[in-house]
Amino acid sequence: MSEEFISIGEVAKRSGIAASALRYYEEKGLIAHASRQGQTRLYPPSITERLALITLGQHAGFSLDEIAEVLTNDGYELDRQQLSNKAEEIDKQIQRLSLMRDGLLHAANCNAPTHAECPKFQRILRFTQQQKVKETEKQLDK
Amino acid sequence: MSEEFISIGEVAKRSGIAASALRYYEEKGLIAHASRQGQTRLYPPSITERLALITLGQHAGFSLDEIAEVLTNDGYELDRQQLSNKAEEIDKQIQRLSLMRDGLLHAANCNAPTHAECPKFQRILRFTQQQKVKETEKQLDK
DNA sequence: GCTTGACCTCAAGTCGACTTGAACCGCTAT
DNA sequence: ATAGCGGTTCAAGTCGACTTGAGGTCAAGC
Repeated sequence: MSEEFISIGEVAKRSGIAASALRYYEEKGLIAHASRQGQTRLYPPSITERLALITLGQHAGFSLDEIAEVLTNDGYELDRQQLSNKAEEIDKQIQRLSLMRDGLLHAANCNAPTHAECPKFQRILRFTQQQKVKETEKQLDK
Repeated sequence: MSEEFISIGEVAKRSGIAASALRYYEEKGLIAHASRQGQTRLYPPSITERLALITLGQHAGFSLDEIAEVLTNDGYELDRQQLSNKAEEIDKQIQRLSLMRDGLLHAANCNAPTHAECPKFQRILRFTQQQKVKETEKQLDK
């Protein structure tokens, strides 16, 4: 039925991830060292699932290191607690983005002569600024 | 009553943006060349509004170049058409993130023995993968 | 038998958004 | 008058996630 092993090129085609990136992932420990036939790497077709998981994480805004933390080494099981934490982080980001989107839409339609005079937009700007200042202070604390 | 001009250090403190970053923004054309007193840059306190706008854009996931496109050179007026476009982009990103969040939460709670066997999670993974492959094909087209 | 194409390794380069370092200037407080 | 602070310039360094390039191996097809 389905092939037992596929080449790195085939994995690249199926996953949409460049071969060079796959080698990089291996080096980083995100995927297991592939079995070899001579020099050539051979992958089980199921590798694509783990790769999809990695891509998922990246789209969600996590670094490869963070993804590595969440992905256990064997198979592709996950730490459930970690997952909820990450989900919460994403939720916060969604909140932020929603604010931005509303701000932009409002700015696009608001007919105050300049945004300088639109109180709603001003509120958003002030909020943004406060966040930034707080963030910076946190950095200093360390 | 309020001061006419403030130093770069004061701007940094108020905006939460490092002085070095402010000089970088000037070089990039994101903020006007500050007026000088001798060598020293002097800013009108209102600069903080433009800076908040820049920070807002960054949080929304835009590069400095993209932000520069949207921000007109004078004052801090904006191109309204551009704004709606960006708002739409953000909305798409929110959709993506929502998908991820739901996926993660589901994975955290789902009691299929491994995520390999959870059809909902599988659907999300497949979707992620297809997106990635499409993206890659687009790259090749150019 | 020779080219072609897919694979390999290892080192170096890239990009964006800054930061850091060295070397210097000018004010003011001791 | 000198130390210290905050400003200045310019070049170089950093970080993450890869990509690119040089140089080499191996099997398949003409």
